[in-house]
Amino acid sequence: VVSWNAMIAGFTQNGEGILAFEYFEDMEDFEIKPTVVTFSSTLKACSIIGRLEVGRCIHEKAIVNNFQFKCFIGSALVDMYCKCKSLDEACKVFDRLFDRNVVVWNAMIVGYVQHGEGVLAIQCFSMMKEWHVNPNKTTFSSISKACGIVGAIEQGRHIHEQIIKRGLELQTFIGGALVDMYAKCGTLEEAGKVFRKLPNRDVVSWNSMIAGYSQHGDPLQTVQIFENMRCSGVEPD
RNA sequence: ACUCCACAACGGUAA
Repeated sequence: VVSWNAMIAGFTQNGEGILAFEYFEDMEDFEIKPTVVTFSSTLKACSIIGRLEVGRCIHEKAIVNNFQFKCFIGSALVDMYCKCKSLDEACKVFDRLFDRNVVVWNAMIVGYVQHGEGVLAIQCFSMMKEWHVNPNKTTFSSISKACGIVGAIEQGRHIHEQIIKRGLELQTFIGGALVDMYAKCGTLEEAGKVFRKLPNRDVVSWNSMIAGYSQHGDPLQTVQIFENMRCSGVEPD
């Protein structure tokens, strides 16, 4: 069963949801008893495929095996329902989980963000703190994004402080998310301040700066940033 | 039986 799991995981990690799913089906045909690991990978395959009926079907099979309350399964289920555009079902699963680790919370927060529900994402983040679950890098990058989409600049600055306290500000994903958050809020000075501190300015953070200046700033400055980007050797996409 | 090990879930840009 470990080698079957490894095959399924290998495909999902490479974005090959359908192939992964086919291995799961073959496994059933050979009557090999799936484990928790099988289901977490297969649910991820469903997230990639994005087909709700398939995801529900795997959910039911996980229940038959009594795996539905395990953390790895819970987070995979929440993520699967979010990616299959059923925020409702994701919430249902989330509410029923009594064991909610940071990944489960993150999956829910990301789900809200992906559905444009920034306010709900921020509320979820507050609840997470009440439950004394420690946020991690994923939490911070997605909650920064939530602040950006709703223009919650004060809340965003507060998150930024927490990020600094943990020494995570200069991580590519976190710093990039902060740059984008400030850029979306139109506070370009703050965006630039974080941006200039970043040790790795990748194409994403450059793009956020360009998008921010083109929406809230001067067109000439926008072009200037683009030039700077080219000079720095980062390829525009 | 129990414990441990091998395979597993979430994140930033125009969209």
